[in-house]
Amino acid sequence: MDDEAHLEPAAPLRADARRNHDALVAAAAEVFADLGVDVPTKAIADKAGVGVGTVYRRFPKRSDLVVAVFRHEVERCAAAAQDLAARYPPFEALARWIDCFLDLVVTKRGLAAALQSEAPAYADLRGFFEDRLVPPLQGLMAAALGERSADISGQEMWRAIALLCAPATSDDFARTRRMVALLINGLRVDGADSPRTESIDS
Amino acid sequence: MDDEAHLEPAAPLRADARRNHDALVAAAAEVFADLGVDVPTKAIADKAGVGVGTVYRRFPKRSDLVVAVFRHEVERCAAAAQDLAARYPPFEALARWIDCFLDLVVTKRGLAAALQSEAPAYADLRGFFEDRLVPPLQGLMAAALGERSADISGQEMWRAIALLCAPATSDDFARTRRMVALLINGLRVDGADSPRTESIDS
DNA sequence: ATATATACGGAACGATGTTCCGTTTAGAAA
DNA sequence: TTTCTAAACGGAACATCGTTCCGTATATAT
Repeated sequence: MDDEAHLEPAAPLRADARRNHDALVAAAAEVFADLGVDVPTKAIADKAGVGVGTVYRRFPKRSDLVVAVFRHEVERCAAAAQDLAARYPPFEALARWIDCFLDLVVTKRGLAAALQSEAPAYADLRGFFEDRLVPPLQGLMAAALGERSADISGQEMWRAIALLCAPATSDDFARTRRMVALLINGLRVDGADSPRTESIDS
Repeated sequence: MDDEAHLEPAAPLRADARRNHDALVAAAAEVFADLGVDVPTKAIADKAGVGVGTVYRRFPKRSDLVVAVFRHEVERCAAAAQDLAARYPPFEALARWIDCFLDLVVTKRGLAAALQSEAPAYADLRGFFEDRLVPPLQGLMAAALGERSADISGQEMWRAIALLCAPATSDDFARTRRMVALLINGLRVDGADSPRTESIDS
């Protein structure tokens, strides 16, 4: 959240710092793709040709680096919602958008898992994704479900989808997709399928 | 898988070893409840009053200890399937059984997450749970869905449920339950809700 | 009582995350 | 151009944790 052209200058980086920043993002992108986002910091530092201290100075938390690497893709996914809503019937637009999210997350090794991590280093990652992706999802859900307000919020639906993706790699895209499809399916009918409130008495 | 009364003797443990084994299971049960199943080995060793070496000698993999602690509960959950199937209409029996599983997993801090771990130390944990729980689930699903064979296998359904539980603690039982309910809901209608096969063209 | 296989404890090792600090350097000022 | 200093650097140092190893202790058979 501190790169790219922004509003407040707040002290521009020195030339070497800027270089290292860029080199780190590039190196991280490569290494994340090869080894996953949970790769040792040293590997990123080596790839970028800097010391680990520099990694931590520019990107104090791992999530900062992850966000820097994937920001554009996340925002592209968020933006796709409008197009899809305009082009397809509501429910299909929703399904297609979710597919779009799956593509994003499933092709980045360890990203979906990191999204679930409670480690301090990943603390802001979920927030970043939710800020960008939940609103579009919520919009699509509202359109698809109509006034019959969802049994589940956009936030919760997002969480559920992200959870189902957690172990996913490109290999088991199909499996993940089946599980998520089941979830979407569940939206089609009015909820309240589970009437029991007492506990099991076995 | 190496405790309790078994078939082959295969060298009975020495008295002190037996004592330590039992102390470790007891200590682990306590510590797991307090700190979660991913607690440092040292904490378990200290609680049991033994050295870490002893922990690893008796329980080479963390999953061995986890299984020893939760085996009974898992088997009770597995056994509940029959009772439920006899007592309730098929779909309600399924829903209730899943609730039973949620209770089991959600009240054990970190257990659901460990179920997803790919670390060698947890390698056999998923297998243990699946061996005991997938068959009952499959039975209940078959009864509920009838000949219209599920769009999703018992194995995959179990996996999906377990994934949705991953971050769950007693606190967010309700949230987890809503997500799982949505999943169950998805079973009610014939699948194939997502007709698209081409990619998004935005 | 003795012998020995069994078991014990915890030091040692390796991997990683994160911080700290002595050294280097970009870039402004003289 | 030279000088000066804040900014930045690199990597050693520290902390944590999993796992292994081995010298010591002991249960138990003889």
